[in-house]
Amino acid sequence: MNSIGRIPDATVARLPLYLRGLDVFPVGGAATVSSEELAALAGVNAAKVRKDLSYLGTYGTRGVGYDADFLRFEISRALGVANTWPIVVCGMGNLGRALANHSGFAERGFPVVAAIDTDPDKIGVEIDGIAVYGPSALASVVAKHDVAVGIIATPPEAAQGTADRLVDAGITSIMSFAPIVLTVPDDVDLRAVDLATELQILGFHLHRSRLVGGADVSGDRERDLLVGEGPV
Amino acid sequence: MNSIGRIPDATVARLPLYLRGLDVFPVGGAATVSSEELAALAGVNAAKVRKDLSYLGTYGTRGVGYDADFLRFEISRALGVANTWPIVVCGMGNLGRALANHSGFAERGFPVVAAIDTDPDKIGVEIDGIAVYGPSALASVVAKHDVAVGIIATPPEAAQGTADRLVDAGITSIMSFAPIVLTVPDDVDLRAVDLATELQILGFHLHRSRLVGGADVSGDRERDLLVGEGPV
DNA sequence: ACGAACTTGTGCACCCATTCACAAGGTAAA
DNA sequence: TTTACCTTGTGAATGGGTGCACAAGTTCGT
Repeated sequence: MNSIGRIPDATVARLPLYLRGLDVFPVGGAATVSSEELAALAGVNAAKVRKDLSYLGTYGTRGVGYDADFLRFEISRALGVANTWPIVVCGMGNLGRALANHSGFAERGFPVVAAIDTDPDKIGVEIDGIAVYGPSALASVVAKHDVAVGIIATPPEAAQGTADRLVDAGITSIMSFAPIVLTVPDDVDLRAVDLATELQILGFHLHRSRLVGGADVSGDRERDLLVGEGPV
Repeated sequence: MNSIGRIPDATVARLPLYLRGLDVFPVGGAATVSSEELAALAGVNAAKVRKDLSYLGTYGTRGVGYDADFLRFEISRALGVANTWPIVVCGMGNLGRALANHSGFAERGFPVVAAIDTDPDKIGVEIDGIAVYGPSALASVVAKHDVAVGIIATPPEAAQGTADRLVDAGITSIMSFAPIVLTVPDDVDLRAVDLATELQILGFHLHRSRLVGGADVSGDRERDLLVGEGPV
C-alpha cells in the first residue's frame, strides 16, 4: 500500500515518536535502522513499528532494515513537518509563558509568533521576546503571521470565549490546556490536555497498589502516551 | 457491577473527566444528573458514561439519574482522590516553574511540596513559595514530605538520570515532560507527555486538510526545510 | 391504579488496534 | 552456487473499546 492509504489514528499518534527516535542518527549518516532498534528508541514494540510504517509505504529492505535518512524524510512528509505552522498562545499566565518559551516547539516547526492576554499591563509589551496583544487584535495577528495553531492557556472561565475567538479568526487547530470541555465546530481540530487529569490517572494506580500492599493489581502497567481527543 | 471488578484503562482515564464535570453541582446540593448531562459535561457520549459508571457499581436510579454528591463520592473513592499525593518537581526551568505554580494540582489533591534543580543559584532558595533543593537531597525530601509522585521537567539529557534518582528514592509514579523514552522498572508507573508530539499530531491533520485544497498531492509544495535537526 | 414518559444497566455486534507467526526477499561467506 | 542467517511486510487471530438497542425499574399525571 503506497502513498495515500488511510493512516489509523493510533499510527499517526506514534509517527512523531519514530521521528524523535531517529534524531539519534546524524543527518546524512547513511545509517540503517531495524524495526527492533527503532522500537526501542520510540518506546514501542517492533511489530507495531513495522505495521505502522507499512501504512506509509514499503520503505524498508528485508534482511537489512530501514535507511534512517530516507525514513526520516518519509515520516516527515507524511506528518507534514516540512511545513512550518506558526502558533499563537492565548493566556500568558504561568503555563502560557512557559509554553511560549518552550524551545521544543520551534525546533519541531511550531514557532510561537505572538501571544494574547487580557491584562492591560502585558498588552503591547514583549515577554521573553514574544509580542503580547489584546484579544481584539487576534484576527489581525492571525492574518499577519499566517497563524495555523492556537494554544489555549487561559483560566478555565475564559477558555470557551477564547476558543470562539480563535475559530472566528479562522484557526482550525487548537490545543487546550483548560480543564473544561470546549465546544467548537466540526471542522476544527481540538486536542485537550488536562494535566490534573493525567495526575489523577497516576493517582488511581497509586491508590490501588497501596491498598493491596505493594503489588500492582491492575495487570502490568506499561507504556503510555496520551492525551487528547481527536475530532476531525 | 460490583465493588472491585477490574476497571478498564479507558474507563480509568475518563473518571477524572466525570469528576471534573460534577464540579458544576454545588456540594450538598442534592442535585441529580443524568448520563446525558454528565456526558455533555465531560465531553463524551451517554452510553460511555453509563458503561463506565457500571464498572464502579450501580449508583444510579432508573428513571431518575445519578445523585451528584453520591456519584462524586464514589468516583473520588475509586480514584483514590480522598488521599493527598505530594509531588516533587524536578527541573525548575520555564515548564517546571509553571507546573510548580499550577494551582490546579493542589486543588485536585496533588500539592507540590518541593522542587529539585542542579543550578546552584536556585538551590536553597524558594521560588514562588516552593523550596528548591539539589539532586542529592532528593531522598531526604521524599522521605520527609512523603512524596508520592515525581514530575520530570528537566532538559532531555538529564531526564533519564532524574528518573533513576526518583526510582532510587522510592518513587513509583512519574510524569515526564521530557521528549525521550525513559526506562524504569516494571513496578514504576510512568506517564509521558510530549507537547511537541501533540502539536505534530495536530499538524498532520492540518497538512492533510490543506493538501485537499491544493492540486498537488505529490508534496512538492512544501519547503524542503530539513527534517530532523537537534540531536536528542 | 394505570399508563405515559424517563433513565439506567447491559447483552451484543461491530470496529479498531495489537500481536503473532511466517513467507518473501535480501546479505554474506564458503 | 549453495547454505545459513537476517529482517521486512502482512494475513490472520486476538483482545479491548464503543455504541446500539432494549428490558428493567422509577416517577408523574390522571
